[in-house]
Amino acid sequence: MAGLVFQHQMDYVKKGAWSTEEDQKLIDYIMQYRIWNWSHMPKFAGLSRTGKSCRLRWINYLRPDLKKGPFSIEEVEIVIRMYQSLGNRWSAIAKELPGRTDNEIKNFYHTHLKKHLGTKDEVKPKSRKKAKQIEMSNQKKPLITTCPNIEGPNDQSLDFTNSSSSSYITFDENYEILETSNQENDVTSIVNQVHDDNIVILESNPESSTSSSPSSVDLHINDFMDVSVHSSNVVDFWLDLYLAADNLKI
DNA sequence: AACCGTTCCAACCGCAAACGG
DNA sequence: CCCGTTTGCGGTTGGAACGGT
Repeated sequence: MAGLVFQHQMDYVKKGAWSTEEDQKLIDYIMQYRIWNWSHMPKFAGLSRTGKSCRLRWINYLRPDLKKGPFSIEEVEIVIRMYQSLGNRWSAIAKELPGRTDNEIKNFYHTHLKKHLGTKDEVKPKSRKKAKQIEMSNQKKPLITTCPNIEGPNDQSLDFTNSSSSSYITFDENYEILETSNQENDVTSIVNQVHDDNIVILESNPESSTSSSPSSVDLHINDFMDVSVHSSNVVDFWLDLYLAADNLKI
């Protein structure tokens, strides 16, 4: 009896993917009787599901006001902007995006943005065991990423455009500066040295930066990919980076 | 065609907050 | 205030789909 879990002695709950029949039962029931109690409603609707499963299915997939399809540029911008200010408060971010669910935004972040945005996750320890796990995970190597003109919590500000040579900078997860360099570095060797897919190396390129576009920077992704990014603030920068990366499928 | 690794997302789980008697 | 129940949240995972060899 795969996928069935006995809840009490007599009844069982189905788990796993929802069938179209189950979807229709849930839709029909809610359309007729509205949502009154998630935990009691499944048996009245003829569903062998937990209330929790029904709620999730409705909120994340069946609700008629859900927006389907890929995120628009405006939506991506909001996600990035909100994530910069709120961190992993997905439900709060979802409130700014009508028709999108917290789960959808969370998935979108993990699949499309995480490697570029780094992490701002605020993990709240729920137990001593959990706190210990967090402590251990924090001992891992720091996030390394770079961004032009970024202002971190300590008002550290970077300006790549005034540099006369290739530059890079590494941050930890709190945007504390770990290391800077203005030398002509072999960027590839830095990437290989750290073995971290999340690395983004930014290099200023004075030749390509004109006076009318002072915040233009060239993004060196690897030996085969270079992208120009023209952004004056961090949100626009990450948005441009997301779009560039998406185009290049990195 | 078969296999294998990767990506993506629907759905799960545990926990905490909110609710109500 | 207490305590049991319900709802909501965020992290995690199973597996389908896809791409490469």
